[in-house]
Amino acid sequence: MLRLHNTLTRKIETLEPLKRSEVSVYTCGPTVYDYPHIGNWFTFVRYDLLIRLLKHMNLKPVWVLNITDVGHLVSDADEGDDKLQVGAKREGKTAWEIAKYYSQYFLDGLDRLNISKPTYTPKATDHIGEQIDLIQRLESADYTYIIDDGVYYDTSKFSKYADFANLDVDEQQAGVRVEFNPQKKNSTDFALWKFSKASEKRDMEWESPWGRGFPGWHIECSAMLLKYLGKTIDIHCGGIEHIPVHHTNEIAQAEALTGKPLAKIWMHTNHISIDGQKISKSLGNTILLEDVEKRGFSIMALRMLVLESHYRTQSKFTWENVKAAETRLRSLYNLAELRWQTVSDNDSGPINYEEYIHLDITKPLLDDLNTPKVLANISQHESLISENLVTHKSKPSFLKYLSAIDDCLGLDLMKQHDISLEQKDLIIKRNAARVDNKWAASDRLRDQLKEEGVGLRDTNYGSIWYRY
RNA sequence: GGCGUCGUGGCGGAGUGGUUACGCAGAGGUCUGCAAAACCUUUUAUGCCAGUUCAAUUCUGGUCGGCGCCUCCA
Repeated sequence: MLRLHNTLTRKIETLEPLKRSEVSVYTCGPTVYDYPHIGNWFTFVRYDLLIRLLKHMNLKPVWVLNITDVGHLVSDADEGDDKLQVGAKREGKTAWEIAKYYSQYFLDGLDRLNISKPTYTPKATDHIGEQIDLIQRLESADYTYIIDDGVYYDTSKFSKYADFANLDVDEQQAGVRVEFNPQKKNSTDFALWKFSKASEKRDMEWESPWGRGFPGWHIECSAMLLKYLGKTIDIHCGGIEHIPVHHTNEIAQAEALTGKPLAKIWMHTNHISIDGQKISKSLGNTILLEDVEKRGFSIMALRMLVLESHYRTQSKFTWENVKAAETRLRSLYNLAELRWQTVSDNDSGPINYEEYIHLDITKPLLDDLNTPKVLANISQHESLISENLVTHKSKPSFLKYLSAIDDCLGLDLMKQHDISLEQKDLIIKRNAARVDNKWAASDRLRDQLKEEGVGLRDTNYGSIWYRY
């Protein structure tokens, strides 16, 4: 069974799904006001690894990945330009246009990285009614108060507020760097509904029982989670930075109303760093998918790079290691291409692929998603498998092995096609030339294949081709 | 100030109380008509100081240092 680190208990725990064959998963999605950088993508690939593993275990994940398309405040200070508005201003468009464009870009990006399709990708703006309803229920239960700029959640009314993140609320207050609205009762209180200023007309604003305005950031996740997955879910995922604020607030909102645990397991992914610093726009070190391609690397190499570190460690991004990942990926593609070159379609080799699938892939993944270990295991057996394929007959089992890797890691090893009949013919002609010691003709044919992206290595068992 | 996390060889990055992680890069070599991203070998790795132990990179304490969060952030 799957064991995962649970932030709730700070321990590795066994997943025990609430339903027999279904696992509910909520992952905090992007705010769609700009292009996601590779750090953002790392996180979504990691969510995908969890989803893929659940499927591999024959469980049915019900996965909600929300799209935050409501602008939220750039800062908690009163000056409330929101991120969507900032994006809109920058590009001379409306907040709605910005949200639409970057939502689509994000969804396309999921495909480019071969990330599984979530069961639901609800947008915050499509659930304003549900959010208002939740706030009303919190209001009825006496968890809210109203000040000049909005409706706030009174965190002092939720006794377990500090538990999840082990917060020392008083000490936190001492170190804060921003100006709070002085009307707030507690420093940790947060907005459920923000009022539009009477003087301004926002691109995104709605009528509510408390007046014209827009929802706070945290309430959207609670509203969509409750709507699509219910009061208690199996796994709630998010970036590590959400522990003290966003997820703490989600728990406060939902559990205050339901009286039940919001999630059984909280899984948090760590960040990647560049040159020892986090990735952020203000530091000017963001890298986009397009930048990866501009440097001549494939998007799948980036996916490989994600797999090379554990989701809970703060890993380091370097171009040198994107190259290393690309090389490693290529080597696996070459291995996969041997499926077109096996001696026979029968199964009689000495390798127990079922065992490899279990020990090399499934087992380390079930142990808190240890992808580096999986890659190490695969690499360790690569030479043996490679040699076995050209000397023995084990194609059906080998195909199962490749499928297992693709299912769990999403590297698309099975995507490449066989080489063409013409190319195969060139290989036959070259070998005929070699038999006749016609080395010039032989090399000419090899060069021709090379131009078409096909390399050759001559072995005792014949010429093996591989793609560049 | 509070909370958290990490410190492994040129780079990245796992596991482990006593035996090779793994990948990339570098070096040497083998096979080959020549080649090959093929094969083999290889380079003072576990921040520092104590403690526990027959034995610690792995446990405990301390210390130094990095990073993250506490403000929107994956």
